Amino acid sequence: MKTRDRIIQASLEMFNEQGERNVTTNHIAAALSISPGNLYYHFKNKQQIIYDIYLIYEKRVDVNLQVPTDRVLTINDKLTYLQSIFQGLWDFRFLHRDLQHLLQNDEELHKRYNIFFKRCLKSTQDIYFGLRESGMLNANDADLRALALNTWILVTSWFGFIHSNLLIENEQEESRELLNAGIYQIFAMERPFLKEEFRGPVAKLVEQLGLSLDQLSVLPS
Amino acid sequence: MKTRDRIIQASLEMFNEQGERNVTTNHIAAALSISPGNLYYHFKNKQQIIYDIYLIYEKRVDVNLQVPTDRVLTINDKLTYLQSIFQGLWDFRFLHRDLQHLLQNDEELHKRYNIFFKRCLKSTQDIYFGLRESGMLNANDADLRALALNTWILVTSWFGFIHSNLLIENEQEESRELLNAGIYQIFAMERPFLKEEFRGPVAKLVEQLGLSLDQLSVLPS
DNA sequence: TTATTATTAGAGTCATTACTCTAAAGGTCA
DNA sequence: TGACCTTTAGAGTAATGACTCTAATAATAA
Repeated sequence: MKTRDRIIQASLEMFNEQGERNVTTNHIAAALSISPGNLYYHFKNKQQIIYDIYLIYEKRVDVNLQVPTDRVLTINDKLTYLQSIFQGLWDFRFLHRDLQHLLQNDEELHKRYNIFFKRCLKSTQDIYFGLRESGMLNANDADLRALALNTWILVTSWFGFIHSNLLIENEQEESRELLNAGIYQIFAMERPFLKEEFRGPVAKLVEQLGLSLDQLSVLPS
Repeated sequence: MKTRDRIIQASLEMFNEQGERNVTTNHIAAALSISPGNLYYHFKNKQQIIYDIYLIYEKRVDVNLQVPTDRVLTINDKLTYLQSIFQGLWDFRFLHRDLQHLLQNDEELHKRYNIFFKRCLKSTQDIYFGLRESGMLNANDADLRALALNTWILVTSWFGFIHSNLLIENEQEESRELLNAGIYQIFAMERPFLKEEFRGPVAKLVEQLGLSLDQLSVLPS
């Protein structure tokens, strides 16, 4: 693999595990056993590394959120959306963790992220409108717009919440369960809008995920 | 005012406005026109300042979230809860903004925050259970537990979301509107669980707040 | 008044960190 | 082979930031 790509990969891993604030360019170089000079030959500065990682993330989310125009949406689509989005959030979790600071220090990134956010919110709304057209949801426009925004905030805050409130020894092992718990919470928010005849099937789907947050021992019951 | 209190007050203001990461102990001392030595006479280190600020925040939230045992809950109670909680979040907004990093660097704080979180989640659940007992909500236990958790995440992430996604020139002026928009989003999440006869009054209450996020021009419509 | 304690100033230290600079090594193509 | 471009090493720098130390000054008590 090219040195440039190795730097991006190592940075992403280290940022995710330790937080961007705690990872210096010297650390990254040391982890790869290359010199700082070498790192700065490939990247103008630390911001540039973050920006490049962000671009990969953005691309991935854009792909994941595409709304099919040739067919009608199903429950399974919704699940697929959530799974791929949560997986992306996990793989790039440092981004939302430190988002405010990253945006504050990089105007270019901030502008780009704002456009991205609007695009995502639009897609999320379109998905909900699509599900309503498929006859699954019972809700007016204002309901769905508020729902889309709440979904966005919940999803992007999920791993931050997890990290702050649940003490986790081995992040990697638990990630699948925590990810599913997040999906469960989103489904719980949508449930009251589901038409009666779809509640059974959706409940079954959620059950197959195997875990609700209720089963995590840290929460009051 | 005592120097110690002035340090806390100035720190809180600066942390909120610039982010904890961007405010050094030297900055704080300079802002107060005192020497760094003086600051360190009153506080062992920067963590200590943060910890002390956190204690004030925690106390305030605990008071705000108290559930009355001598009477039944009303819609107005819910509004009052949300208003006081959001106001607290605004006044201490740096805390949730940088929470992950703060907890990572202070085990004592992390432990204390975890206990606090559980207490808050319990209170939030109790409030929802109380509203159901008052005959306003139509939901089962699992619904309300999920709702309580989603409420907590939304509320604590609200200003972070605002800060990342809405470009704001003058924070102070806009805070009231943004705060109300947050309340609107929470009500939107609860609405489907409201019994028919309460939807009118609640809608009226929400209307009196004057603003939904729909009216903020940054969002797609 | 005098002894003692609390508070403050401010120069200074030590570690960290983003980033630079120069020179060397490696690869490629005529 | 040799000229040239790309990649790399690694020492070094300048700024920053959390924190320390000493001595001076106020406040208080005896």
